[in-house]
Amino acid sequence: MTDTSHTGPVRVRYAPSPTGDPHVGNLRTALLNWVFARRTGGQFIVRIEDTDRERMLDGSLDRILGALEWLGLDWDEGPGKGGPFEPYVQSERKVLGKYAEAAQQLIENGHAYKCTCTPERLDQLRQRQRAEKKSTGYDSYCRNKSDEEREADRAQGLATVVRFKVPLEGEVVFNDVLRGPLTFDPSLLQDFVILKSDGYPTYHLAHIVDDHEMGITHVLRSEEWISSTPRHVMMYDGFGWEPPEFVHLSILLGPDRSKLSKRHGDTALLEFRDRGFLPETMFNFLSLLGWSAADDEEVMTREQIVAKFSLDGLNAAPSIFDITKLEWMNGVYLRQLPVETLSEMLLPELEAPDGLPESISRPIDRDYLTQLVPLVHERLKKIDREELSGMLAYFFQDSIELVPTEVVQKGMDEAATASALESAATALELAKSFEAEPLEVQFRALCVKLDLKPRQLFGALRVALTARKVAPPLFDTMVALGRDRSVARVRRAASLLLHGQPIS
RNA sequence: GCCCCGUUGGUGCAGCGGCCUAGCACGCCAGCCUUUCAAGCUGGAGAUCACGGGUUCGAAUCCCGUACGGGGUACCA
Repeated sequence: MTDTSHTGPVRVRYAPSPTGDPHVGNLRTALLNWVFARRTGGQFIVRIEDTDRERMLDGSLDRILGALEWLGLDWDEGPGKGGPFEPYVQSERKVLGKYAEAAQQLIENGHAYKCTCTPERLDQLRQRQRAEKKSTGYDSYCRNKSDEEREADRAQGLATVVRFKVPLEGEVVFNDVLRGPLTFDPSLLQDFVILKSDGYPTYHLAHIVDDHEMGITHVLRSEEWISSTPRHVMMYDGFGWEPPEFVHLSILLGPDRSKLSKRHGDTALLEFRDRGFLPETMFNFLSLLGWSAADDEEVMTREQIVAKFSLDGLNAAPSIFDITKLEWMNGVYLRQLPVETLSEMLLPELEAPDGLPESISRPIDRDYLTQLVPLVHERLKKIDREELSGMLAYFFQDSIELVPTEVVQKGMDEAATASALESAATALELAKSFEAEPLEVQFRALCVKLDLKPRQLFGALRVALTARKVAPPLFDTMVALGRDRSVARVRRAASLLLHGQPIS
């Protein structure tokens, strides 16, 4: 059994590339690293791996850091924070010569060599290998060049990369904390590039140099890295460094069981924020993908997750990102929010141009909103402007548009409904105490008097008051609407049924 | 093609050789509550633990093979 019971302080890192929007799979990796660091009292480091200059995307870095902050994953060292191993951005570390020096060191101790093969040649090589159904990969053409040949290359000023010299025989073994010992045959690997012709290191070189220098103890990264880990292990050997512990996390899959990607719709973490999911939800939910607490609890605070975290709880099988459960969990967190907090959150959403209808003037009344929030609180799954607007607009509007047929309830006709509504309007006008409970008592009595079922009277009233078949509890709605508007709406509905149009 | 990882109800997980007539959560269905919808409560359906061989007194749990899924195979990370 693999030892997974690390409790001493660890140094772990999240090392994103600023090549796009940070997506949920990515952040889940970050989150697990963070939790592990917090659990052990260690450090969580953020390092930016911007060595692929071609794929860099403007704004990506900001969004990555923004996503970390939104989730509450604070870093102990990294961009904007500094630390003993500054800088934490690889392009800046490159300027310092760190990677070129490391590559040079490997050349000097015989573990790497310069290669001048052109991309065209490599392309042709690959095509030929494919045509012959052989496995593709570099043929080590430059590996055994003589000193004279190398000198000639240099004199010509050919574009040069540095390749790692993969041992021709033996085997590479490393221990994966989750999966146990993994064995690879190096002869199947090719002499891979560690320093590109533009002077930037590849991921392989850069992350090893940095992980080593920064004292990283555990590498928690996604499963897709398993196949390149033997390269990394060989490099640690080449440098004579001790490799860290490897923990290859399962990847996230879409509902179609392929690797979760943009094709599956919204996968960018910040889109979940924009769609009304709470950071608490995302944190909790993401932590549960591929990990579980020993006690089977699922709804947990950040602190509880940290307290319960153990590498033992990690699952090596890939998990599918299930939005239905996410929505359920968001509802749980939404319901836990104090009314005032939720109200503050809802305010800007409702005031947004695509929130409440334009006809409703802004700003909306804060206190009134706070009064309304309890009516919709437990019905929310996420903070969705359209949904919210539908649930709340009629509280802010002077008049609502009724569909007469919706007012008429089962077992009633238009005339009966209109007359019942008239009685109700009068009752509302005369009600001594305009509060939910007394109103309910009074209206139940009215049902008896009119020989109607509560379902019938209340249903008609609900539509009359809100223009919706589904709405919050009726008498709370009346109270929130106030006596005048309630009476007016009920009267108007009655009139509409009777005359086909309201008499104003 | 080759290499590697994985496989427990629709989904997320538990299970670490006997406590498993496989447990929990989401979802689904039904009932209760009830003025609608939610929420809540109660109950239910749903898994021959991918399949086939072994090992063992005993296997979802260990080993091998097959199938399926996924990942990798770049001067991308």
